[in-house]
Amino acid sequence: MKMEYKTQQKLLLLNFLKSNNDSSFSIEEIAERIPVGKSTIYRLISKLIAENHVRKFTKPGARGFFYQLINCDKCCSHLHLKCTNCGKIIHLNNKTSQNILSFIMQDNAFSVDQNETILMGKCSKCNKLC
Amino acid sequence: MKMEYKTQQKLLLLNFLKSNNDSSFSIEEIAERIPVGKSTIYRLISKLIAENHVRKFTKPGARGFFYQLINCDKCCSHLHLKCTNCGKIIHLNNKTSQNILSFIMQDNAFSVDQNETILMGKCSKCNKLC
DNA sequence: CTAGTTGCAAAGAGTTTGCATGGCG
DNA sequence: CGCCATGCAAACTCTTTGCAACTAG
Repeated sequence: MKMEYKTQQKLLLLNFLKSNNDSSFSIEEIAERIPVGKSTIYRLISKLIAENHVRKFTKPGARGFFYQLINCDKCCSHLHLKCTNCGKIIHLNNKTSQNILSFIMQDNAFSVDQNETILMGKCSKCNKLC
Repeated sequence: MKMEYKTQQKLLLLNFLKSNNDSSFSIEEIAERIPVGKSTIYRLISKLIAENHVRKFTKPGARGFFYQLINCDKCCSHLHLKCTNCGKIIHLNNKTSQNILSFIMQDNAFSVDQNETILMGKCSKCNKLC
């Protein structure tokens, strides 16, 4: 059986993600900000994704993937909106989220995973501009 | 100003995507099925994405991206659900979709783009199995 | 004929892996 | 001390680009 070690690199990565849990980063960007090798970051992030602590997604226009800590205490109970223009992430309120989920469950017996789902569109500001 | 040519390769790609608009493919898979060079497929697909005729997305677990024709006549008016387990895409009915969109618009003045959005979760079959 | 398009091969970018070294317990 | 984790470099995969040949109009 395997034994997990508590390493400096794990702590650095988690602290960085926690103190920036409102933003997302590419591997490149993480590597620039903490003194941890890229391959290690890839390996640690993979685990965090598997454990559902980190969300992996793409930004339209940008290459590669971006990663963001899932703040389960706060964010497990609602859906997220993302502006395709400015990138802003908006937290939908819990009640509306639950309504949407139950609609979909009733219509299709489909259970939406709130951590995996991001609704794409335009925020109020960008709507006015475009 | 630029003049667009009607080429054999464009027709091949569009015909292929149209006759398989219920499925998604990687560039690799497309190249295996039609006699068009990969770089050409990349270039044509990029245009189709920019023109909003093709949707680009990732499959959890798989590498790279997948592409699928947006059937605007049929699919502009509703949201899509995707099972993270079996990959099945479910078309939410129009009325429920519009309800969800107006909820979100009321709460946050956020206009969801139905072509860009896919709600992730588990379909009824996979829900029972897992 | 002219200008846009194609396909190849090479270059780039992002990600994974093998292996020797180093650190946790 | 033993085993897991790290970092480097090499290997891989996916995507983009330069360029000569080709083709639609």
